[in-house]
Amino acid sequence: MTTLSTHDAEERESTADEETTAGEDHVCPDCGGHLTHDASRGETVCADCGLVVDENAIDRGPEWRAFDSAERDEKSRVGAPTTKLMHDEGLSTNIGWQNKDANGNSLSSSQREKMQRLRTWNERFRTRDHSERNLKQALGEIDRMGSALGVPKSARETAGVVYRRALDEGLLPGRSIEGVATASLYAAVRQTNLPQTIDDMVVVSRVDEQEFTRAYRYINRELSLEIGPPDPADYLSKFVSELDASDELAMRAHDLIENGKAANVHSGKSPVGLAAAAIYAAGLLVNEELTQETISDATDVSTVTIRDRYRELLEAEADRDPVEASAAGGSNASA
DNA sequence: AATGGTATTTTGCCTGA
DNA sequence: TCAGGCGAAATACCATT
Repeated sequence: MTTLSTHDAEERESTADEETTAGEDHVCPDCGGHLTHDASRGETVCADCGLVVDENAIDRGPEWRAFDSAERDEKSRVGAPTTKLMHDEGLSTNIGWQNKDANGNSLSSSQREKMQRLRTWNERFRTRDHSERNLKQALGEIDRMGSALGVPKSARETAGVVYRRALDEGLLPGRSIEGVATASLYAAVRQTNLPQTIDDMVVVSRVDEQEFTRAYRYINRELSLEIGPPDPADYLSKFVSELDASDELAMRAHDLIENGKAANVHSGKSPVGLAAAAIYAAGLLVNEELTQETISDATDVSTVTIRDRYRELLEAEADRDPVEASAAGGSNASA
């Protein structure tokens, strides 16, 4: 056990070293370019494409202490953001309690012995409360992903609450911890109207989009979170800053979206696409030359979709508000 | 060079066996 | 749980300004 603790110390040192030199194997998730760390701004940005990967680099620490009280568990360093130690899915593995293999056949005596040893360890984990460990790993993941995406701490805590509810309601069995953790974070992001998209989540999550969206829909329904589809306006500020557009354009785009929503042009359509189209349309209105392709690159929406949506937006605008006033009073008679 | 339009393929969601 | 229908979006390609 002494060897273990020295190992621990070494790990700690190397981790601290990496933090000061800003970066392990960091590669830009967008373009694959090299990442540089700006300590004064606390940002990790891609030198090639300018993508901000991590805006608050200092808060790599575990946040899950707010959720459980067992101090001894802190020493176990479970769920800490030093994720390379946990890249295997070992922690989500469970040992069955029957002496059967996956096909239901009985095990040989030597295998039974092996399983007994494993159960001994499993028992130790269990006495430390299985679900606490589950929770801790999930919260560590939520925090890791959240900080990589620049999600504020308050929203990350909301995500933790969502996850804990899912755990309490027994929604976990049959689902991966990672998937539900990602789903919880996304639910919190949606609930607080933050601009992170599903695509953003997939970049930092270890589960694929299908698994995570499935888990998201499931917990959304089962927990009655009643989170509707994203509001296109949520994405505006993010895209506007990415495109270096003016505040005036942002306001026009917002107006267009509000008008569009009133005219119901957004039902069943991609909110991201609508936001992209609103920016393009607003660019025309305020004479800022933003090409469809530029916006397409920044928003991951095709130019075709931008065309279709912005046309609908302008039609709705013409129908409803022929006067070019930015009147907020949107009382209207539909059709 | 950018936009507008169209045909085709891909993709995800829903529904019904 | 799965296949298939369906609409939206992407992709490819061409026309227009």
